[in-house]
Amino acid sequence: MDTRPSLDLVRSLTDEHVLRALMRHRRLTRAELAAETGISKPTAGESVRRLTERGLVADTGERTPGGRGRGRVGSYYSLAAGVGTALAVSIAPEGVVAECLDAYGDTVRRAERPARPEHVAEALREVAAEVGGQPRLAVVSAADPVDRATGRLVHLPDSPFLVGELDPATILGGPVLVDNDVNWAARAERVSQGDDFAYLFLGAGLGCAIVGDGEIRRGRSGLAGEIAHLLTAGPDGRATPFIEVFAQLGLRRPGSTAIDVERLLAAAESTRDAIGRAVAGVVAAAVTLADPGRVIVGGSWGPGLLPDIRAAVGELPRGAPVEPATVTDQPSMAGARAEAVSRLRALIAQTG
Amino acid sequence: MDTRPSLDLVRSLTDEHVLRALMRHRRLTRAELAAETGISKPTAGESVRRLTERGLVADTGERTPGGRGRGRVGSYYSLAAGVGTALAVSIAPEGVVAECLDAYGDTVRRAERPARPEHVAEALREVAAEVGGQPRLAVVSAADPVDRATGRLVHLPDSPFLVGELDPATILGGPVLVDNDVNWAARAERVSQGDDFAYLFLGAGLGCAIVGDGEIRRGRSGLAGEIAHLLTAGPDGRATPFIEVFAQLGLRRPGSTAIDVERLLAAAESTRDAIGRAVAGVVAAAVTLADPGRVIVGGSWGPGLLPDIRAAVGELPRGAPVEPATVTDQPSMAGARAEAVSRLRALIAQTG
DNA sequence: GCTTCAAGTAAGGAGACCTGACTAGAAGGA
DNA sequence: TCCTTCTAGTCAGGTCTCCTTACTTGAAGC
Repeated sequence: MDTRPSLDLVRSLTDEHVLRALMRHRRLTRAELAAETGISKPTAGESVRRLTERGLVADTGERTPGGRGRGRVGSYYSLAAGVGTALAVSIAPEGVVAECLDAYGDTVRRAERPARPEHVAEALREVAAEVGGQPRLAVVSAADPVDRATGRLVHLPDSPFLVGELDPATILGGPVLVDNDVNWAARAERVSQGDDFAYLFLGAGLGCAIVGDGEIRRGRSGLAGEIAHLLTAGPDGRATPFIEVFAQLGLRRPGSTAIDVERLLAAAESTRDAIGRAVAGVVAAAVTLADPGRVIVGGSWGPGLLPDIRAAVGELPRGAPVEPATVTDQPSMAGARAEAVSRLRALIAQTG
Repeated sequence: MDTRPSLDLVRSLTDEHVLRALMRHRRLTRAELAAETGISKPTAGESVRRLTERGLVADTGERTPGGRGRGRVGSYYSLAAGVGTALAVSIAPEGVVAECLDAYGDTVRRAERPARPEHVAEALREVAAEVGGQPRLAVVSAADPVDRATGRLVHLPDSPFLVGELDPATILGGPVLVDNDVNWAARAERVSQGDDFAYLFLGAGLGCAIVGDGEIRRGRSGLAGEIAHLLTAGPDGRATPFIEVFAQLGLRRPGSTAIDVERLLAAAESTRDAIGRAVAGVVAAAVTLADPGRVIVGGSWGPGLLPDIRAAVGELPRGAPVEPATVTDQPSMAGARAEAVSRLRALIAQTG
């Protein structure tokens, strides 16, 4: 605890309240700020003066319309243009996407580029340059396991190898937070504070995110949820690594560890049964180890096999409600975006 | 965020700093307090005056010994007797133990009572009365699964049933935090901030605690780590619930789900192999889902089978260092004690 | 009995907040 | 046209916190 109490502390807290109110409401008069934050009118005015001087807040030039009442017109203030932006980036098999976001959460600019795995680094550089504007921080979603300490993409046995060793932090510069796409997708699903759930991503790759006490739990190296080798029930009843189940069912793409989603979705009833039981084994592991309130199933084939999964989970001694994911449109980008905005806001509020 | 900035805030922060310094050092003069907290001498003196008036701090009557220098003698202050105590309670098959702790972490009084499962409620009442002294809060360790929301002991299928439905909160009164013994044992093992590890408890019962980002992760209902039904490799290679492995090996006590530890420790090499592989399956699940930096093995037979467990974990595609528990003397009581003291300190520092 | 030196205390000042009264300035109505 | 009404914003006065600096207190050493 380095919070030596002082008057500086309360002043910076006041300024933070004002900034956060402006982030929520985009523009406010001094009087509205006072009402919104609970601070007195003179203090709110003084804070606006300080923040304007520091270049964080600016008079928009707009005035309160006469329609509101008949009193004196007020001046609207909002965050200054100079408070900066954040970058949200997605690195996926489909390509690389970069979005430049402001503190209100709006996408200011966007760049996209299809990219083969071997050209991802180059594409990343290009989209970052195209979006430009010197963002203050970046949040990156990658469809690969990510080392938590370094932010580098790593290769695990039997995970579909997308990009190779890649270090987004050195490419983008500045503070960069990298995590895998499943964790970001889970963040997009999060509804309330203190939520506990497991997010099962079942697509060409297999992943899982654990949300405990409202936060994504990444583990020591950031590899929590890399469930390819989790032991579960195989088609023959033997203890089998999860990813092996699909090999035994003949559902992996030739020459790759990726799952053949089309064939899987068209599979026979008995195959779907086997998959349901294998997934239920994974759910059992998540329930016993993490005790999620519910299990959310996403990915390209997971929601499609929901009935089979639910049936098998129903057989477990302890289960959890299984639900389909609600965010289906680029869920990992949605999560990365949310995190980027929240971190940008914190940066502005705390350091200017 | 309800922290409306005000001068009250900084004053209470100052007082909190002074109280925390007294908790660390037991007794300090005003001048030492100022040096320790970084607060100026006059402010430290003023805070002591306020806290003395509120009955939280008292002049011990001791004076600085002449040996220190030749200046004026100082008066030592310490926490007043009235700041209160906390209760740490352990409910285990061996009996019920209650300890009364002060804010320095010292055990002020202690009471113990062997108790058959059906008399635990009564024994709990008795030890609490014997220790007495109206504690401000209680922390309870129970050798049973605990419902996180209510603090009640619950019964899960196949867990060795110790006490039955019991609600320590109503028996003890006041704020009561209940959790199972494995989680408390894990807390006792925690070394540094932000640690990530899994604590495998392998004794008459089976349990696991997950520590992520330095905190024990209890999950939605508090049942995270109840691993009896986790699917792992059985002796015959089939996917088998963990607890069932011991049944198949003939190592459960007749008429109970508890494991016969003596027979297990005397078992043949092939049996130890099979147990090692089953535990490795549990480790694999913990590694894939929680990614602990290390796995700590405790309980009455876990450390004894460490070589077998390590051998089997070594075969996994992804493992983690497996270490024996370092706290072996009543680890769960040690954890409960630590939590009780930390909560008591927070209570004193924040509300008086 | 004088000096030394650390503990503790005034005194004075800066800065942050608040309340309540005041000014500024536009719209509405007689 | 002029007065009233009403709201935005500011000013004045007061409280409260902390800090720095200088002073007093009181025991130990010489």
